Amino acid sequence: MKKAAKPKKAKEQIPLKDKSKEYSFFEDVWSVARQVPKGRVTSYGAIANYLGTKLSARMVGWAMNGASKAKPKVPAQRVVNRNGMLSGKMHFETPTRMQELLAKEGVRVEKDKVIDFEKRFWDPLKELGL
DNA sequence: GCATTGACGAAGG
DNA sequence: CCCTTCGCCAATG
Repeated sequence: MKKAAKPKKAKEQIPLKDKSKEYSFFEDVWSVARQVPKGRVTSYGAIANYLGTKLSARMVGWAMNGASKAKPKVPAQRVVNRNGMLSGKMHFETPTRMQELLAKEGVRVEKDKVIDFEKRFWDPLKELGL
């Protein structure tokens, strides 16, 4: 959309050549995502908040984009937006893959939205507590 | 090197 | 309740 000029400032330049060494931020996101209990879901903002970058929930989503190439599989299907909508389903192998995986774990999904999202919600900050 | 986009979120109308 | 705008940071063109 619009947005004015945005000077780029990379705080951490990491060579993407070696896939063995992924971005630490990515690893953190994946790590948290993998800790999400089966049958539960969390949000990008929750993970971002846990990592201390709650204002950058988008970066979490970006990190998930790299989850596809993560070695240990990342249950990205358990990560949805704050509305409980499967916004990232289109990034899976198939648009229906995400919902299928969730349904398989006992998470009811209807119209790309998680039913009883608040109940299914799993906050790393609260659960992992720190 | 600037402009645009994005698997988001909160606030405002 | 729905839609628009702004903010944030990184990646891509």
